[in-house]
Amino acid sequence: MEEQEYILKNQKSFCMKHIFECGQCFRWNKEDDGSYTGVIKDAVLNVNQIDNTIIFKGISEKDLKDIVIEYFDINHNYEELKEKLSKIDDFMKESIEFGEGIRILNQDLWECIISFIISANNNIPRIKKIIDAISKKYGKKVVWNNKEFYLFPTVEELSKATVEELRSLGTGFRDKRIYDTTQKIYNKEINLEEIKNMQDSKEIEEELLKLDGVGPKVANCIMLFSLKRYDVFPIDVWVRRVMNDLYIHKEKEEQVNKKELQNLANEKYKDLAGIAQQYLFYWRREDGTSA
DNA sequence: ACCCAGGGTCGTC
DNA sequence: GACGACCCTGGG
Repeated sequence: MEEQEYILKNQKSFCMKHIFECGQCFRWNKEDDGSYTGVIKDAVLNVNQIDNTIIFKGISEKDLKDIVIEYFDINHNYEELKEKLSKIDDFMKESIEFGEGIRILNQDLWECIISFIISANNNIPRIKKIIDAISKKYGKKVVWNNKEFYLFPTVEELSKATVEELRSLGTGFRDKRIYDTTQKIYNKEINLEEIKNMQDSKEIEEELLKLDGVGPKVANCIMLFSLKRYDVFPIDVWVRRVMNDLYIHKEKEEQVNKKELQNLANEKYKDLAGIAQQYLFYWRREDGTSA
């Protein structure tokens, strides 16, 4: 592991806060100097930003540049994408102005599956806490700048965990779900490499739904955040809330029909529904006044 | 002290 | 297809 640096200049659609705090990832932490440090696969990375210049420093076996370009989806033209979405309506335009620096990360499929199983009926601080605990207990330790970091465990590493051990890490009722899913992936009952090669989104979703703890919402998050399926539209409490307030106007958001919401999103946002969802989610969660 | 809600899913009716 | 239960933690 050697220390590397990579600098990106003239990066318009890139804001660390927007990217790391929009709820798509759980392993990035803000440092005192305003930069963020996180663990991605087997690399530890620190990201700092001065205007449109982004400085990446980290330790990794592989070329840091390759990791950054892939993970932050640097070759994806967000200027163009935002322009397209902004034209849909003024709400979309406003949410994009609010979260103009959001980028959808390209995360590891396996880590994403476990992370979003943990996310069920949970809140973001506790999700982060649980993932950290799992990494600390089962993942490899990496030391950088005299600080300890823990990689997210491999399938094999986590397959050694018992249900009781998982429960003791604060997972709650999700302990069995994590256990069963890990076993299914470990014994290749579900083959992640095959899933990565599948073309049809519907086929991928069907496969993911076979995993314990993976329902429609979690499956869609996994597809959006680790398989570049931008057409899916994960429906959670926040998105249901914001979509109801903007377009549907039922008295209570619980009354909003999921199918109806799904159809509305497909019609409005088409193949960019997932990215639209992320701007809306961040807008509504961060800015209490947007109701 | 008590209640509520959180990036939902599962088992049961 | 609807409905309640579910670990745990932080905030009102």
